[in-house]
Amino acid sequence: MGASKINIHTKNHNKIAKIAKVFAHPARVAILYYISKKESCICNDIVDEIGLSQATISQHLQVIKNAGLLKGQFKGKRLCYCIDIKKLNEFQDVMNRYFIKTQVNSC
Amino acid sequence: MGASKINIHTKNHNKIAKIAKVFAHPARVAILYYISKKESCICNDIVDEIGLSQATISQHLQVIKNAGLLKGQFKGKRLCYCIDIKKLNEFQDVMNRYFIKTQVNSC
DNA sequence: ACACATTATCGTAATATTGCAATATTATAT
DNA sequence: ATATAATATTGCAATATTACGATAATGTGT
Repeated sequence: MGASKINIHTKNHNKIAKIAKVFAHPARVAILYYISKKESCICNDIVDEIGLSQATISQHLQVIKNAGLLKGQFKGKRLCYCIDIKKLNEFQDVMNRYFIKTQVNSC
Repeated sequence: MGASKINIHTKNHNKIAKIAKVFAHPARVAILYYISKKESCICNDIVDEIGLSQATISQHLQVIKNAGLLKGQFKGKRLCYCIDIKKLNEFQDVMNRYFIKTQVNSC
């Protein structure tokens, strides 16, 4: 065994876990933060900033992108990523609803 | 190599990743939800409820406990876990602060 | 102290994630 | 069309996570 048994859990719980996974690595946390700080963002800049190889950064960007958190456009020669605020807010809502629900019967 | 390079990131970003990791597995999401629903919680009940082995549930509980989210007491013969609301709220705040910060320059 | 029930830990196997070098792809500008 | 720069993908190695059976440890009640 060893693989996650995602099929035994509810849709909502799997969704929460999926969202949390995006933020479960400091590199991705840092990348998202960096993108949010720059008006137009370029991958090579991130490589310099974060201190991981271009390949690794690109991989992390894919994870973030697959979660639907990024919109990308080419601006001149370079790729400009920006954070999809709608998706980010949705993520925040999902997490907060879970946090609030989980507060019942706490101590 | 393959191991996470946590040393190259900021303290705050590592903290966020650590918190998110707790919720990054559906079993842990489900366990926390279950504990919050029951007034007094017993591990064996969780095993029946979630559908994973006792050893696996115990492992997940350790992860949640190590994050500081659980308080445990013995009630009669059985261990009663409850969610530490203070810690949970702290986690929620950390995540929300990050969400809010990350909304700058989004699109 | 002893039996019983519950929870934790150990050992092991399978899968997933992380990271990088090398290579391929893509887009822009000339 | 070609050269150039930026980004994505591939292949591989190392580490981490997930899961479970077996066993150990812990606490309760008699």
